Amino acid sequence: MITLHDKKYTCPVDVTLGFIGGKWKLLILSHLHWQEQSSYTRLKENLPGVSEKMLSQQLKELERDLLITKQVVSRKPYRVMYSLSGEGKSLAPLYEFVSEWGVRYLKKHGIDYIQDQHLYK
Amino acid sequence: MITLHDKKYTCPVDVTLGFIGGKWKLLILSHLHWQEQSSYTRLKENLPGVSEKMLSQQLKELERDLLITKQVVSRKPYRVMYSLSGEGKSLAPLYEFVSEWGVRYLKKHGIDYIQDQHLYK
DNA sequence: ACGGTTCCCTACTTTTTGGTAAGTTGTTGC
DNA sequence: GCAACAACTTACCAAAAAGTAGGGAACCGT
Repeated sequence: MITLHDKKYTCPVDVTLGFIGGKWKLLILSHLHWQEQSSYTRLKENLPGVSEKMLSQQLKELERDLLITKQVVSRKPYRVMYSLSGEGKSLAPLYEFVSEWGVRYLKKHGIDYIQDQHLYK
Repeated sequence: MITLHDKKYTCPVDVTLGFIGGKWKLLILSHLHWQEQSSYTRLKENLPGVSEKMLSQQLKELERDLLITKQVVSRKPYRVMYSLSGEGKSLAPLYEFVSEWGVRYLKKHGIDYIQDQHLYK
């Protein structure tokens, strides 16, 4: 058993899941992977179904865990940009693989995702 | 929006998450990845903290989703073996990557997982 | 015949997660 | 001055996921 930040993990896989688990995190991260950077509103528009509560909550956790970076672009009109940090980018193979696996699965089942979707590359 | 088996997905990443999401699935799958095959009891022993309810529930779903295979090894004394199916094996890079990322994270934070853990290679 | 083991299932409760809806601050544009 | 927009926060509620605790069938060894 591994103890980290007061939580218990059974193995390295479990540790990683602690960072990217949850309904929206991998979605947010891979969005930022394809888009490089994104504002709060853009993120919201590109993650169909996410509520603002969930979005800001998950963004806060991802920032706390150092997977993403939030930069305040301007203060007078308060504008913000989210992007992957170095740590977040180190998960890039995962975003790619998970996405490609999904695409392959859909193809195998005769669904052409390109026609239906509207965000990922 | 992608519809598959009466559920809605926003993108390919979401589709993949539909199969491997949840607290125990990736743990079960990667266990089977390292161990090749495992009995119910062995699985239980090697996933610290899993309840029998969760274990059999998740195994059932993984089998339904064709990621694992259950073979009845003997009937007189009822014995069973779980292993990855072809589909399950196609996720192998993911098990490897997620595990290695966890190991790297732990090392970076000065935790030597080999001493603490008891299952993954 | 009895305890132990394997391989589960089920009802119930708790915890966690997620959703709704509204409010807030500070802008810009008209 | 007022609506609109960006970037949130908060309180409250519902749903989903997970945990607890027990049962149960079939076998095996002694």
